[in-house]
This record gives sequence, structure tokens and C-alpha cells, in this order.
Amino acid sequence: MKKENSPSVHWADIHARNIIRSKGDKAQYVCASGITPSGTVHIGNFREIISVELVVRALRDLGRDVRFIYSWDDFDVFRKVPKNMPEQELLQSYLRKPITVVPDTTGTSENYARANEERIERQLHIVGIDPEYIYQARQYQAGTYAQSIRTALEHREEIRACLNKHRREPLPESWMPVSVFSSFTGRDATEVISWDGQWGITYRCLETGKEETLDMRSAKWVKLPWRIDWPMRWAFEGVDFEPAGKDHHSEGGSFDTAKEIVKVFGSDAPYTFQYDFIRIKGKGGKISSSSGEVVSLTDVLEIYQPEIVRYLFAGTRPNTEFAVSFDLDVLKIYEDYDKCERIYYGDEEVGEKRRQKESRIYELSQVSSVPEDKPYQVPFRHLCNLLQIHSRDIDSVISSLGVVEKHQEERLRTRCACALNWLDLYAPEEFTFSLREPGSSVPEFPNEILKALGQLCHVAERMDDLSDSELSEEIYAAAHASGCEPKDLFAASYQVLIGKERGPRLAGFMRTCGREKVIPLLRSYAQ
RNA sequence: GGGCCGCUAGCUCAGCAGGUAGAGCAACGCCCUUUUAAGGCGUGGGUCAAAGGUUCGAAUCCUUUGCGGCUCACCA
Repeated sequence: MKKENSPSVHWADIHARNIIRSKGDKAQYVCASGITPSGTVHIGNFREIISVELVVRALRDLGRDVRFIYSWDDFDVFRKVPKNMPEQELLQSYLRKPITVVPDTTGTSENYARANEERIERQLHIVGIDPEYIYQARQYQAGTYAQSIRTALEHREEIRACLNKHRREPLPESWMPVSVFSSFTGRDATEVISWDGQWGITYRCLETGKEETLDMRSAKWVKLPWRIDWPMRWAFEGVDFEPAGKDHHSEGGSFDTAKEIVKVFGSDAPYTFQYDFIRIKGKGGKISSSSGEVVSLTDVLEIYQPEIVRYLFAGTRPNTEFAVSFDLDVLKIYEDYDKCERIYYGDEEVGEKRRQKESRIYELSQVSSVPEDKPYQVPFRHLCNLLQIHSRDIDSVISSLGVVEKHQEERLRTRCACALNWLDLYAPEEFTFSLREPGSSVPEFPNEILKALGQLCHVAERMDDLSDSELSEEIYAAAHASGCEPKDLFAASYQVLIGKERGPRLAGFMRTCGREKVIPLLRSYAQ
């Protein structure tokens, strides 16, 4: 085992090398991802695309040219109205139509599918993911896949046999590997009854009973069903790599049938791997897109910096399940990321193996390139306290930190915004506080406590010249000198400072707040 | 019924192209009588689900079993 030059064992790098090995030496590798925008794109869907993107980066880091495509299956049928959408009744009337013809009832986009697409495309850009988007509805309606549809019809029997191997109910003799949206109703309640062996297909609208013959080259409402559409696109785009969730990867699932069906299109299945689903921790609701209660990339970006979102996925092997947390785990994730960063910049002593591994994860976590200078680190937990001490004012927190270079500021501001969101949305009550306004009323205290608070005020005046342990001792001394229990002084101090019974450890907390904030509050009690 | 994933310290998990068991939290102890919730230092704690196999060597690879979870067989 050579230490230097040992190839990366990061999963993305391993897959990248496997792709090259299994697909051979090529001028360009096509990596594909895609889902249907039939509902809010959730964080589970995101695992698919970031898994591909990480492999894309790994391939590029090996000096390979990569085409990274993302297919929006927006010619899909509108099956169910998500509960979180406005104008439920209106949407109801569009069921069974293509999602590109369903109106966007949130009023931001040209249609329902586009609305879902735009939301996530914007977010993906933020985390550094910019694939070449392919819109399936547009492709089908432009006749791009006409020849492929014809190919599917020509191989109808093979395809049917393949699908039947895994079906409980075999497909009927008359089954055709195409589906049509009725031009009479716009809905997919249709039955294809014949194909003329050329470009003509005839279907019957099941709701009106009417029949119509279409030319596939100009037809606007003809598509391949999913299990055929997928391998068709592999062949059409020459896809070398596409992972899939475990729902597709089970035996008899769509990947299984697709890898056989792709042969009729004259191609082979891409290199693949299976990724597992992700769980959510510390936030109610499920991931599913139809229930309405979804956790989206937006929700995650509210709490995690973009590079930390990437870190979550880059640092976890795709074929195992993991949880995205919104509870106290957030603190640990930030600490882990910061540690990874310190390891990358050589500020933390670790073994060589660990260093290589963490460094690679760090690189892959970056939205673009790795910063030349180490970013300014403020532990998330401490930041939560700072923000609350400074009345949630980000500018004031940043100026209190001292030397923050201009190029370090942006990340820091993002982290501040995330911390504020976390405090508002998920932090336990013990974590939140705000400094009181001087002069506002607090409970009466017995004399010895008042005396101790006065002493404490004098201590605060000198605290910048005291060491941590000295300061701590002075606090106890203040209590003892005034004849009260330290415990009671602590409780009173928190009342005076933040209006609560408890708070962060007093000595450090006072120092963090600073003289100019602490003294006025204490002074009103000084005797 | 098939497929996949998991089972490692009290808890949450990392470690997996084999090379003497790790982190965080919790617990316990110490940091001048002395701590309240962010600090520092330290300690304890695991027959790596079970049994076989391959190997000089297995948490890691293979086989079988058990328990838990997901998924396919309808649509996508």
C-alpha cells in the first residue's frame, strides 16, 4: 500500500472510476438524472440529483468531459391534488391531464409543472448544481421522440413479454407501448387501438367514445409510458450513468425492465447504483410529495449553509438511509463540518487516511471551488448566543467578531441567517433569550441579592482585565461577600440580564455580552 | 413471494477495495469551599446480532440464520 498517490476511496470517486471502466474510454460521458415535477420536489428527490452531481464532479476531476442532463418528466399525468396547493377545486378539474397544462394556482409560473421545476432549479443553483435541463413535454410535443415511439411499436411484442415477466396481470394482447392524451378531453383516459405500421396510430377516447388517427411526427399528445420512456431516453441521449432509488431498483422494478427494454432501442443500460431514501428528524411531517407536508431543499437551506447541505450528502454513502435533522443535531452537523474544514486546512492533527478522506469530502461539499483562505469559523451554538445578545442584528454580530475579512463575510452572513432561522423554528426553549432593556421591571430581590448584584456590577467593570477563572471566582466572591448563596446570585443575574431563571454559564456569558451591555442592566440594582 | 438496507459503547452513528475497535451526546471524575446549560482536562464502558467459511490476520469479503426497516409485483 502506497501512501502517496493512493486513489480516493470516496464513493463518488469510486463510482466515477467504475463508470470509466464499464463504459470504456470515451470522449464524453453522459450522466443523467430526472424526476417528475408532479408535486413539490422534496429532499428525498434531491438525493438523486446531488448523487449524480457528485459523480459528475468526480469524473471531471479525473479529467473527463461530462454532459450532465436532468430530465423533467413534465409530460406526466396529474394524478392527485396536493393538499398544500390553493384552489383545490380548480386543480381537481385538471386531474388526468398532463401537468404542463395544469394551471399554477400559486400564480408564479406559466403552469403547475413549471412552478415546481422553477422552485427547485433556483435552489439547485444555490448549492452549485446546474445541469442541462431537458423538458420532456417539450421534447415529445416537438416530435423529437417520434422515431423512438415508432421503434417501440415495432418491438411491441418483445416489450410486452419483458413487462409481463414481472406482472401479476399480463398485459392484454392488444396492448400498445404508447399512451395518448385525448384531444377531445385532454385526459389520458384513452385506448390505443391500432398502428398502421408507419406513423399513424388510432386511439379511442374512453370518455367520449370518439376515435381519432394521429401522425406521430406531428402529434402533440402522444408519449411512451414510464417503463419504456426511461430506457428510450437512455438510448436517445446515450446515458452512461444514472442512479435510481430503491423503488426502481428492486427486482421487477423499472430499472430491471428498462435494462432489457433498452436493447430494442439499440443501446445498453447505464452504469448505476441504488440510493436509499432519507428520513427527517426534528421536524413534523413526511417527505412524500402528495401529502402536502413536504420537506424541501428550501427548508433545509433555511437551516444549513449550502456547502453543509452538500456535506450531508457527500459525506454519506448513497445506498444507506440517513436522517436530515432539524433538532439539536444541527449543532453537531455544523461542528462536524467545521472540523472537516479544519482538517482540510491542516489545522487539526489527524491520521493520513482520515485527512485524505475528510479533505475529499470537503472539496466535494463546496458550491464552487475551495476557498483559498480558511473561512472564518464561529461555532453555530456560540453564534446563536451572539445573535441573541446583539438583538438578532447580523451586522452588529459580525463587527463584534473583530477581524473578518471581506471574502469571509458572505459565508458568515449565511450562517447567521441559518442560526436565526433555527432559533425561530426549531431551537428548544432553553436556547432562546433576549437581553432585557435597561430600566424594564423585574421581580424584587432581597437585600443580600441586591447587594450581590451591585458587587457583580463592579466585577463586570473590571472583567476585561480578568482571566476566565478569575472572573468566575469573582462572581462567587461577590455572592459570598454579600451573604447570599451563589446559586441565588446566578438566578437573579439571569433575571436581570435575560428575564429567565437560567442561562448560559454566567462568566463566559457576561464576557460575550460585553461591559457596555451588562453594566447598564446591573447598575440599576447597584446599591 | 422477490429485491435492497440496517443490526458496532446507555443513546445517535462513523469506521467497510482486510492489518491491534472510534466520535458526539449521556455517565463519572478533576479544573482553589465552586457552578447554572455553551468551557477545559480526564475516566469508564463494546465477545462489532448469531453461526460457519476464506485469510497469517475479518466489524470489514463469502454463506446461512435471526430481528428491524424499506421497496417491487398498479402508476410513475
